[in-house]
Amino acid sequence: MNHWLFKSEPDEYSIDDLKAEPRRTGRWDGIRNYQARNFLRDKVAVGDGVLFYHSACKIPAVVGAAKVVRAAYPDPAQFDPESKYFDPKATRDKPRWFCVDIQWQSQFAHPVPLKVIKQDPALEEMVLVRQGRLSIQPVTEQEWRRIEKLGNG
DNA sequence: GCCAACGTTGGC
DNA sequence: GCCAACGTTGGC
Repeated sequence: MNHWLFKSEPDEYSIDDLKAEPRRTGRWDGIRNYQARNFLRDKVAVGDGVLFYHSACKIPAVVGAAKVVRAAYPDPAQFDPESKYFDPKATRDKPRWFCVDIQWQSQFAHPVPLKVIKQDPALEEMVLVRQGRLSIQPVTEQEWRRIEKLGNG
């Protein structure tokens, strides 16, 4: 089982929105960045753990955990001319963008702010710290455990 | 809202 | 096939 960190702008889709979905399960769509797409399409698997991160907000932070319940399938929004995620170059035969389904697992007692993560020597190798702008990224098991400890400790 | 990092696109 | 322009992301 692998571990991941997924970023979302809480104004767009927060962890509370995920929790409010039927069966607490939502589609992780709208990814339009190739590095993120490749992780999503090629590596993210059912059962993998997901750290839910709130970005582009007042206090960017890891706020809880989810798990992958459906592996990659073509993001329907790319075919929808009405959608802001519409991509005229994507076809049903050759979809360009993918999505997965994730299920809410837990909310941290204390969100773990980016600021705290950046100051933690145990987390200095995190992709979140090393490469800022990537909305789907791998997390090591050690990093996962450390974040959970900070969030629930 | 600025702008830096990164990847893709497309003119030549 | 080089590389400048462009799009996306996201902290500040």
